[in-house]
Amino acid sequence: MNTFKPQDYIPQLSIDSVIFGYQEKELKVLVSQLNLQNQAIYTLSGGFIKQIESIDEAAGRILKDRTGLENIYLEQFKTFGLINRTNKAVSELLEKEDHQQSGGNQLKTSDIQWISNRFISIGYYALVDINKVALTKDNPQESAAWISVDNLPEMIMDHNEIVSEALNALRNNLDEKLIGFNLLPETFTMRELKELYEAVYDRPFARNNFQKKMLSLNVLERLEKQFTGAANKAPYLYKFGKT
Amino acid sequence: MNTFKPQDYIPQLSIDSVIFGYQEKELKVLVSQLNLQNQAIYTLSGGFIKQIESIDEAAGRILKDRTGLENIYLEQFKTFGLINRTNKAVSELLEKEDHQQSGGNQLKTSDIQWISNRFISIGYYALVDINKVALTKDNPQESAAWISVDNLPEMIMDHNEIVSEALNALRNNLDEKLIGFNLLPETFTMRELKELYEAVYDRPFARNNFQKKMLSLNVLERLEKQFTGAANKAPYLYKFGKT
DNA sequence: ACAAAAGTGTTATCTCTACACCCATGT
DNA sequence: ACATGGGTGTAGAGATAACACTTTTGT
Repeated sequence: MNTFKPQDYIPQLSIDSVIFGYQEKELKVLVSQLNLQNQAIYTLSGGFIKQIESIDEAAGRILKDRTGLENIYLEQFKTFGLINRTNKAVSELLEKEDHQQSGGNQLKTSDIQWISNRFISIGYYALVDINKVALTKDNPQESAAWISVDNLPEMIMDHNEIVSEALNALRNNLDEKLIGFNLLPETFTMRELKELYEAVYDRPFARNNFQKKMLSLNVLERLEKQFTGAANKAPYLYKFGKT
Repeated sequence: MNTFKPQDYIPQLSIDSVIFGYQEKELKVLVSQLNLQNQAIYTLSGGFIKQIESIDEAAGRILKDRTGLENIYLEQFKTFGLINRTNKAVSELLEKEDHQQSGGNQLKTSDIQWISNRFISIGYYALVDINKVALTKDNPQESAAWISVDNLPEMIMDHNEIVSEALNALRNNLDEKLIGFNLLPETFTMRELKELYEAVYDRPFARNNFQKKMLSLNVLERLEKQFTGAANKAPYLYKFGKT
């Protein structure tokens, strides 16, 4: 039996999610690497929509598949539908690869055909705490890695453009809705929050004014101080969600 | 031959456009009315996506079909994909109607089936100069009318929600991008522009401050005065696009 | 002369930015 | 004592909002 058929999945429609994480003062994206015919193919986290789920549910399911996480901040930002949006290049490599392999690892011809269709793709972006993601590697040909948003490899189709549109949407939403905290651990210092903003907007913020602005939002709860052992005043820890 | 088949159109995917116009100090939406079995069915302007066109092209084509206009401001704002997004209620009425009719007017069974599927719909909104639209009525069962955005009838499926999301998107874009002028004739007075903004945001604007803000944008060309014959100072006419 | 609506100016308020200063901490 | 980074205060610039006044037009 083939995996993808119109009874189960909506044809020609996919979801591509830009999964953002924050680490070492850099905004990162979860990028999948597929090794086919000695070529490295880079893609975003994508999937298809089941007939018995909404598109938001599909995006959540795909996110859980890749990261193990549930109840994550996820937002639809744009749908991509250029006329020549096909995976032909990849599906041809898959086909070659299949011929060389044997046994249960083979993909079904119908699945390869499914993939080679023109696809319209709904773009979502997710904000995750990078420390909570355990990257699993259940397929030797496939792996995933966190890559800095300004150092991304060339990805398939329009995936690079999808990232840049996602980043646009993120920048527009970060200060309106209060979503930046999804990229940080439970507790964080004001400096960490500021550095996150600097990574997202790719520009510096004044230390004191940033603090004033954030505190004026009335959504941060100030906790105890964090003694790091460094030779300076200990910063307060903060937590999202004022009591 | 049936009209809609997967070779020609992408299945289970549609476009619904909220066509905005401005008239008599009110923001209006073009609503189609379909009379079936003595019931009035209200819908937005929708259609399907051909295999050989992009989604933006499809939205433009649908808009031209309904209004006769080309090169119109059109923006994708959200994709709607709830699990139970079907037209079953309408397709059943269509079926009944079909049985009673005869001759070339009949719809094909396969087309009715096509419509009764679950659909995911890409939402666009368009801004048009209402005076340039000539509403054609080529089908006696179908007509279209401009209806005030806060007086809309109950429409099929989630079309009312689509309008409210479109209005949200419009409000977010009106002052950032300079798109309000698409709703007005070539030339207009400052008062008319202000009343347009008041209709969109549903709140009053201070006359003098509004004028200052608009002029500071440096996108309005001031033309000759407009003598209306009224017993007051004649207002300047303006035109979008500073020389 | 008057009413109605247009055009413009002035001041107060709020917000954002830059500069400055002091404080806690470990060496 | 000192360097380092954290917390906060204040003054200036710029944007926004509120109030006020003058001008044009037809009756």
